[in-house]
Amino acid sequence: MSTIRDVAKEAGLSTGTVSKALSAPKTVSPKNLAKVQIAIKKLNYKPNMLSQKFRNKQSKTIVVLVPDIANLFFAQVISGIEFIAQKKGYSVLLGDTRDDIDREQEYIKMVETRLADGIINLRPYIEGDSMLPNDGVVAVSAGGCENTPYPSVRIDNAGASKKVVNYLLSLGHTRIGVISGLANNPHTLDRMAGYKAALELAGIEFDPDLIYEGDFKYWSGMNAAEYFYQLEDKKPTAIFSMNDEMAISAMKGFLNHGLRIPEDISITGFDDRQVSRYLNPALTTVSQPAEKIGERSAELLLQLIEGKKPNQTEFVLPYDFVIRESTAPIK
Amino acid sequence: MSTIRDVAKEAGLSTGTVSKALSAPKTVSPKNLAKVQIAIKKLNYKPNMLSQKFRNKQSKTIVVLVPDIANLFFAQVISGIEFIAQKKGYSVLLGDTRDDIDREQEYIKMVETRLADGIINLRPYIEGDSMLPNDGVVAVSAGGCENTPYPSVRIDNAGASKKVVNYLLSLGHTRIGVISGLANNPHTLDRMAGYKAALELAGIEFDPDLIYEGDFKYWSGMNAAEYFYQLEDKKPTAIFSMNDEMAISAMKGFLNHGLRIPEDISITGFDDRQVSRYLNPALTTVSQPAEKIGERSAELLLQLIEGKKPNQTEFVLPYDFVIRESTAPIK
DNA sequence: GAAACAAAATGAACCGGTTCAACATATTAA
DNA sequence: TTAATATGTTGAACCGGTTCATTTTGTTTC
Repeated sequence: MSTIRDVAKEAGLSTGTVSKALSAPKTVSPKNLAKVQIAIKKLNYKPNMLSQKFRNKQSKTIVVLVPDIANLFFAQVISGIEFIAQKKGYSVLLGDTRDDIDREQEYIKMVETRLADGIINLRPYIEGDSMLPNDGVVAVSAGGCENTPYPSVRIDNAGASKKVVNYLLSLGHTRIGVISGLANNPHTLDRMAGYKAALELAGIEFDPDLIYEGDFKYWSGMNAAEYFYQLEDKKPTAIFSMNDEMAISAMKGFLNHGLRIPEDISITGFDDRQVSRYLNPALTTVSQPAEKIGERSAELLLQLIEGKKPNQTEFVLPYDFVIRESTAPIK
Repeated sequence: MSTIRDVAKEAGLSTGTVSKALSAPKTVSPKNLAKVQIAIKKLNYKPNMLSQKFRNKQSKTIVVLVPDIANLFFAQVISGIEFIAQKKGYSVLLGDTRDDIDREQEYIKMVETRLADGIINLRPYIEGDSMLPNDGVVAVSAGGCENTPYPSVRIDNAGASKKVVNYLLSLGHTRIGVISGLANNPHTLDRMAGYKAALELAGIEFDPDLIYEGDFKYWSGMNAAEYFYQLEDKKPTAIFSMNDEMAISAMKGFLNHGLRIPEDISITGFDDRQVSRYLNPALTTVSQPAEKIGERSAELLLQLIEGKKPNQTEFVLPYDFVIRESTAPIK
């Protein structure tokens, strides 16, 4: 494998000239530029970027910490991140932590050891259980929650939830079940706050029996449906699910018991997966601008890395509440 | 930021000793090992991995080329890749090409310029339209098709398709519509071959009117449903869709026209998305071991990178044909 | 043609690790 | 006790780019 010195020798020039021919061609005479190009072609020279990065002391790489890449919401956010990063000449290193704190630690160490210039964290901030923020590692939180103690890009989860529940209330529902995420999950907390706020505004008392704790995965929606079904006459007439996956499988669960949606029970989701509009019935849900969240957080991180002071370090992007077929007025 | 020389000075030792203390602690006397550890802690020393990689001439990084990371199948494959890579001390660089050949080129260049040691390509091989294989770039194809001219891990697409169509035939369907991917897509070709093979075996003539060309995305399933619906009495009684997304939206399309599934028309998918079992009706489909494909291809690539000769360079993994509710005997 | 200035080219030093031949010290064998 | 051997330590050289003070070459002016 040839080096810049080989090229210099072949072209009859110094390494400095060759280096400049590559990085700033205007500063080299046309005659020598041509010589360099010929030598490069002849030797099939490819600069060693590892050496370059080492010398320049910057990896031009960011790492994306994600709890589970096979979750479509995360995948879409990452798609947005990658788009911006590539455009700005950065690579993105994937850090699928699988909810393992040690793996998370590993990836954060990459920034400390110069393998990456910064980090975007898709795991929402949990006080006392987070490696970030961390002195000396630039980081931004994407798709997280309120009160994240470092730069972040997200939507107003509580506000969106309140809007959904208000809508269900406006349809006449008063017993509104909730399929939540794990109780200590920040998204659960924010969205639950919205639910409670809406109830309170309507003067309806909070009933803990109407809360089913899931984990944002499909199977827990099925379980939730079982739980609500056996409540019989105390059954809710509408369900507010904290993501689409659980809403989808809950619909299946109710359907299996012969309940019709939305005639017998209304259901709403959260996130607006691509599939949600093609369901039978199509799902009423909150549409998060996942790709936008990714793009904006990448832009923010790159600014931070390059030492520019952004005029804003907390972005709350607009969401969309889309009403489809899974909700109807109470009978 | 402190360097290994600072640590050496602080500990009163040579750089060589400090280096060994980190990479091979057993070869350093306990006394000096302790000195090194104290010095490291005192200076808060973190080795510069960029320097390390440069010196060792290996990036310990692989790049994953993916046409669209927001496609769940790809995301799952990547999840498997990441799992193995992390375990073996490799990082994975995400290369979302968005079907752009220039971006693809960019990423392949990373291997040539030492930024990565190898590449896993999730885009199926197309003759005359592929940057891989490429001399000096170790690569493996994951989830691709037959006749890939470099190491690959995949399922038997044609065989699986044949099995699906055979099943539909066994239910009495003889007019079986197809929702394909783009005509020149390798997956389309392989799966179409299976479809034709099954028809031929059953002595049924191939009817081009029963083929609708989609692009593997949701919206084209809707369009396919429209197309098949207006065929009226020449309508197929069963649909073989080349992926789940198009099958799902086609179901919605038929439902919108008042057709019942599977009573009026049977539908099958391909890939088995997580959501498919929770649909109404649940989708009959081929389950690809996406995560396994990722794991196996990562293992294969790492062997190749490390110069071991694998005893096999083409892996055809088993798939699963799962019969659910969207298929029924012909009326 | 010489002086003054600008533009281009040179090459040694540098980045921060790792490596290895040479050397120092500790252990075992005779 | 000495020689032979094993174990541990040293520090200069190296990887392949980039940088910049210095030198060389080219251009302009009088």
